[in-house]
Amino acid sequence: MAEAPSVDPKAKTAEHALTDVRRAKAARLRERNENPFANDVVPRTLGARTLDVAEVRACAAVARDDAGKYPDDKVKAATGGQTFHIRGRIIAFRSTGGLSFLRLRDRTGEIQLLVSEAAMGPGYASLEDLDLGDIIESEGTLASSKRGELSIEPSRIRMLTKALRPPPEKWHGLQDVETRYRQRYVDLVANPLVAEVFRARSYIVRATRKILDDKDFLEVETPTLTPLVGGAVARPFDTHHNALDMPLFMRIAPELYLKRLVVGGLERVYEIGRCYRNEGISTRHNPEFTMLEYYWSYVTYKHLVEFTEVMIRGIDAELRKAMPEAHARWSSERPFAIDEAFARVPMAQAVRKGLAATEIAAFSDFLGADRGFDAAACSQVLGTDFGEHIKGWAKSSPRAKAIDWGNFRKGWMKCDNDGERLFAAYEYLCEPFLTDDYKAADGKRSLPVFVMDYPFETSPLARRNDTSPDRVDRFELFVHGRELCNAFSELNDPDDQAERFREQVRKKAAGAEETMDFDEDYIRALEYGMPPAAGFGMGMDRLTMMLTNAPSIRDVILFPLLRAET
RNA sequence: GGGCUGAUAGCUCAGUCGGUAGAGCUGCGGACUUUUAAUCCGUAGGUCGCGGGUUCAAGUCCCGCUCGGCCCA
Repeated sequence: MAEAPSVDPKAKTAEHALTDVRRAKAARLRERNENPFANDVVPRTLGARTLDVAEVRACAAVARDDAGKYPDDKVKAATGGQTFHIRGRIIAFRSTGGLSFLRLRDRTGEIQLLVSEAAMGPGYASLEDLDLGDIIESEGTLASSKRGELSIEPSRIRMLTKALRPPPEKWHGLQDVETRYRQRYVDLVANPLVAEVFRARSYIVRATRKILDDKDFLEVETPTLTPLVGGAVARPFDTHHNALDMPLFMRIAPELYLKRLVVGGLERVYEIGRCYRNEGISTRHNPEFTMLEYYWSYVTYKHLVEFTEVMIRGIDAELRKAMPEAHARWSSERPFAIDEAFARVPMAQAVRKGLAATEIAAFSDFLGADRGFDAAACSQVLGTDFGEHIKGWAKSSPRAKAIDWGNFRKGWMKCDNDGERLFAAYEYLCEPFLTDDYKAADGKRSLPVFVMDYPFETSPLARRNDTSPDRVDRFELFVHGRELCNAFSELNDPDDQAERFREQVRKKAAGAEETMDFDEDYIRALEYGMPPAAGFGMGMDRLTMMLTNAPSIRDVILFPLLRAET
């Protein structure tokens, strides 16, 4: 037997002491002519079937009794002594002397190795060089432990990759949030529920593709490096191309390129891709995020309202199919309902409702009158500066008290027109209360709500409503108070679009940071004729958050942006 | 940018009124052929985030900074 690894604990930090022990074990393997970082893996060893853990379990499924145990005689009868070969990471290691229990994990599951001196012979001694976290391969027959746990009884174990660092604490896993984000590789190993969310994310994206592909959409890829800023209202990242000596922006949205493709006759296109916005970081915002946008010719936003419900339910159904157990857990905890028809409310009506809910007496005459409620009416009822009224208004009701009047007024005063004012009123009077105001049939869960018919001033790429030209045919979907989708019938009149761009440029000149550039080429494209179409955008990160109950966007982005490690 | 809050062993966490730095897991040595966070005995492991200050004495009190988290903008 080799000597114990010698480590001088005084010479190095405790961290080094831990890795040095493992390096010493790797060295002993090398002395035995074994490679602690083996590369000669083969899909099958002599006489053994190489299987994933889930496949091995499937082979023994008939031996499983009602209590989930595997009687040893039944396991042996089911597998006839055939040899299985598996690979995975050691995630638990218990030894009782001549018998050791290892737990191995691969991407499909976990299985116990029941390692006995009897079956392993002299090779049993080499268990000394195995540590938690090592990646090994093993072959042996299927058996059952005394407690009825399905196990592989190995005749051979071989190191494939020596782990020089130990895994985090076995019971609590890795808890430190900062380390979890910075060292996601450890997080994924130590916290299986984290890995589960990212598996869900993959299924969600896959389901989204499937639903659009089935509708004969074409998946395309458009530039993420762009000479102009467009497609959304946000601050971009600046960059530069050296060879062309050309300033560039990271795209904030793929919209204008996708619509060029609609001009080009592709008619139904979508892209699932990274977008970049140079803005704050929060539980709902990461500077880079993944957006789905699709454009559908010969339909209007009204069609997309219907399709959005179908799509979200369809994605959720695919997720349930792929991960039934996790899905049951997530869906039972959801504070919102997606199984019944979503609410629909025009923005102006939402504001009218929001004002009514404040129970502010000054609005009662106005709200009682049987008249429409458009952007101009909204301005009229609130006046130009309601600062002096705030104190009184806030006392009217609990709802009125909950309104952020100070910031509402600040935003209100900055508005240039009635449309922007309507939007501001919506933002402060309605949006924070959507979760309370729209409830599912059970009266508990919130109901997703489509807020429809936005003021045209806040939507520079959307088509005006034919009967109310101060509105655009647009909706946003809010699920439990969080914005998930944004969609509208596309503006395809090049002259109207050019005027909207000019307005954006005027705003930029006046100091606004979040504006679009005038995109001459896009206007030229529209001049060739874009069919009537409706377009849709959805944050895939937020969709994943919603379906997996993740409280922060960092829980659904593998490597969220953090400050440099010091 | 503002408010609140956190950083102590590789990991998870204690640390009282300011008075010698603690536990569990991991590691190492030993016992053990049916474990399930195995158990038992022994043992090692610390720039208490960084920098100042107060004090006879600071993980603890004060100030500044760094990196996080939550909320707000």
